[in-house]
Amino acid sequence: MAPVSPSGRPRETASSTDVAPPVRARVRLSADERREQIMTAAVTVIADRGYTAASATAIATAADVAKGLIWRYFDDRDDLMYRTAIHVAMLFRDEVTQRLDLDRPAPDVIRQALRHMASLTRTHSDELRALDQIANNLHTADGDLRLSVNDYEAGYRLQESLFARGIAEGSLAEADTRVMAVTYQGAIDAMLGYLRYHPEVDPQQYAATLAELLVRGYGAR
Amino acid sequence: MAPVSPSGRPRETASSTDVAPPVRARVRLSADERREQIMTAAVTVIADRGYTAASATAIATAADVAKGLIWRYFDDRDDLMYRTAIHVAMLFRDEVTQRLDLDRPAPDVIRQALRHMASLTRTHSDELRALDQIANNLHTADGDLRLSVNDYEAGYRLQESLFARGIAEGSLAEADTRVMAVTYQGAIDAMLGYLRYHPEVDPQQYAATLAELLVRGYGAR
Amino acid sequence: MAPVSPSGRPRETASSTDVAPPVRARVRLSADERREQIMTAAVTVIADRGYTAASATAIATAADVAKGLIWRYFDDRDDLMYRTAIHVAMLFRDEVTQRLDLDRPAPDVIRQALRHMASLTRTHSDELRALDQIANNLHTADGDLRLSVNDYEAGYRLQESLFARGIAEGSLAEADTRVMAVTYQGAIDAMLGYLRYHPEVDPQQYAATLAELLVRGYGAR
Amino acid sequence: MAPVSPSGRPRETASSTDVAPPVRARVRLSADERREQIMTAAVTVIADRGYTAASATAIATAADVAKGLIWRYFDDRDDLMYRTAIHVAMLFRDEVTQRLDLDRPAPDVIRQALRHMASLTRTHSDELRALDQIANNLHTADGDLRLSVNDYEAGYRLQESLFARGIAEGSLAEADTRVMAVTYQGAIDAMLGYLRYHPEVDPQQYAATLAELLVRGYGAR
DNA sequence: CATGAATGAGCGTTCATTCAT
DNA sequence: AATGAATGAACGCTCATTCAT
Repeated sequence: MAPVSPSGRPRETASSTDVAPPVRARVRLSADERREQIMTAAVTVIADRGYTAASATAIATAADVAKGLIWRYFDDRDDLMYRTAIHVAMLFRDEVTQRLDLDRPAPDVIRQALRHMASLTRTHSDELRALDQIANNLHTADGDLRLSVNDYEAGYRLQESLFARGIAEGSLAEADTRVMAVTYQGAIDAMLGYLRYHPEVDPQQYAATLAELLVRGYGAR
Repeated sequence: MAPVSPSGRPRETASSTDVAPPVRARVRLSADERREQIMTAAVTVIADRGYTAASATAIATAADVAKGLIWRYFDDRDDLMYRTAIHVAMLFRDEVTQRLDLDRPAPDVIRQALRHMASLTRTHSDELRALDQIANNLHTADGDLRLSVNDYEAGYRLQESLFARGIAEGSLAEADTRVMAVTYQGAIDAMLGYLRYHPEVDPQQYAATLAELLVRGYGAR
Repeated sequence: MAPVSPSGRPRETASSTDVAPPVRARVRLSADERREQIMTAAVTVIADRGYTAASATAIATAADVAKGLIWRYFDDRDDLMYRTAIHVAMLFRDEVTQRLDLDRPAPDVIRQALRHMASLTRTHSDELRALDQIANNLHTADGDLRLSVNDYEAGYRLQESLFARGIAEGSLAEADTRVMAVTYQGAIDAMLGYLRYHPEVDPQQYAATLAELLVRGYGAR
Repeated sequence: MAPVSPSGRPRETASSTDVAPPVRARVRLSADERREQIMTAAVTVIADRGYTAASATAIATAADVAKGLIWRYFDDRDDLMYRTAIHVAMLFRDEVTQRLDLDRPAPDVIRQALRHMASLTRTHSDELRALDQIANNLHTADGDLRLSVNDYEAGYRLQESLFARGIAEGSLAEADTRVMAVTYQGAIDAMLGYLRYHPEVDPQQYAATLAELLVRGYGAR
């Protein structure tokens, strides 16, 4: 746990010396468009300044939207965070799934998937960080994390079944697919964190090295 | 990132005897005992309800101590969090280090270490979660995480050098020790999270399975 | 120093209708009106209970406004105090300056000015005391008084130059204008304090007596 | 009012990085000695850091005395402040009275008194500032200043009667002795504040100039 | 529907005061 | 009598949420 995680980023640190609220357009958007607009701003703010600092005010400002509008489209701050996480998780699932050739042998699919995940650190780093932040900070009233396995594991669940197929087709050694899947996830998380923290490292190379480590560990033949 | 993390536990969901605790015992403890008491309460509250919800009020209440006492023993909330993390990290290092027979071949040491880490989920689950939370949430003024690699990776750094030795002695295959170490850490994090979330799973069995997966992936002979 | 200063006034010694103000009107005002409202409340509270006791809570309560509103219109408590002082000082400058006929001989101007200052104790006693309190209590971070000579002496500085003119035109005797000015200021402060503390005394009569004392001391011919 | 008062002073700004409470002697003193010790420390702390910053903790530390001891010898912080002010005021009365030759004509006594007061700014500046601070900040529960005229005007009351004598003996012109006394006090306060703020000015010279200004104003012959 | 001023609960922190030693 | 650890009320301030416009 507490795995050597990444840190903040400068970007527009914005000295927050608000000069003037220079009139706003008062555009009318559809509910979905508004929600998307706000969630996108949320991702940016969370990625930039972290979960705690992502106040409703900051998000509304980033979205260039009146503060009160948030409560028209989301029940409360937690709801906004939850929906944003789901939104990002689904986006990732689509992103990765669509680029995968699931007809290849399991080890090859694993290699492909890791490559795609690694490239996400360069194309969707905000989304990755935001998702990480929300998952680690959004709690239910009784203290449990709200985004547990059940919620977005589904997004990557296909890999789990992948291991079963690999074993069945003989391309992977017999083993507890649960442990395989959890370790797979953990290796990816560690990679993402490491790559974020080390921009000088080549993601593709890391992914390739990790892929060989894993498929060998999975007993690929 | 956002590694499908575990969630909290019920424990004492705050019974609703909230009428009035009008007096308190006024016990006098040594500075070290008080600090320990407060840090222990901090661990509990953080583990139960997360970093953000672990307000000074909540921690003082959990410690059954006047709120103001916290500032007699800690500079501020951040100091309390930092010291608590260090406290737990040192405890872990002692715990794990002392039980390791570093003279055995690298693969055996890995197997031992994983077994010990796994058992921590049953003996020190609060400490694990608290350390994770603090490491992921305690920032310096300029936005960086305060507990970075440097601070507590040291506790597990011996494993990193372990890979180098394993390669040198021929018990592990040649590979990027950085990737090996990051993946090792990620696999452990994932295991800890999973075990915390699945109390029905046998930690020793999980650890054994994971150990074989990893040492095979590391090219053990 | 510590000049036998006046004391407070009864006014509304807080009636004990302190059960519950469960709702509030929620009026919307312009920024300037709100600031004015809050500063006015600040003046009242400071005059009544002193600088230290003029907590944000007390001021908000006196203004019949939510506590948090203060920080929408002022950076912090110090900013509120500073702006309130400036506000009052400018009000006084306008008040006094506009009524002065500066073309008259210096002794006559002094007589006029003292009369006007004396009448302020009856028309603006709260403002006088509040300004006094703020000037004596508002410090910068390094411990200096924030409202020093420079800030509001300017309001009365015209009197200083007045002495020089008086000497030049021969209506006042040659003397150290610094001592004259400091004494003038001190005499006024003492008068204001005395009149505040002695409502039965006629301000105009006191002012007339003092004026003769001073102009004679200044060597008026 | 708000008489452009002096500001703080550096002296031992003390970074307050408390290293260690290196044991204390646990000496037993008489009640009066203890009270004196604490009040002396109070004067120093108030003069150095101002009334508000003169916390009980700071005073106890400066007195090298346990915090709790304060409440054995004073009812509460206000009582300590009040007694300290009285203590200083009486000290001043003795100081000034004893050096005065009251048999001289009134104008001469005034000249002498001013000279003595002015020299106090160099010999007792801490006491002057502390007295000023307490007088301006110590309030009763209902908001009035606790140290009003009655409390320490007595210390200087002899000057008041002095004016009457001067008028009787023909050395001063007939006038309202009340106004004369108040102005006298105000002129002294202003002088003290000015001298404190301007260490480069020669107190004796200032006092001499002021004395001539005043005795002329009082109609001295 | 959109805006942002207003609200109030809660937080971190300080400090006068109490009291076990 | 003296000490200083422990208490708890109050403070300045932030921010999610409401609601008049």
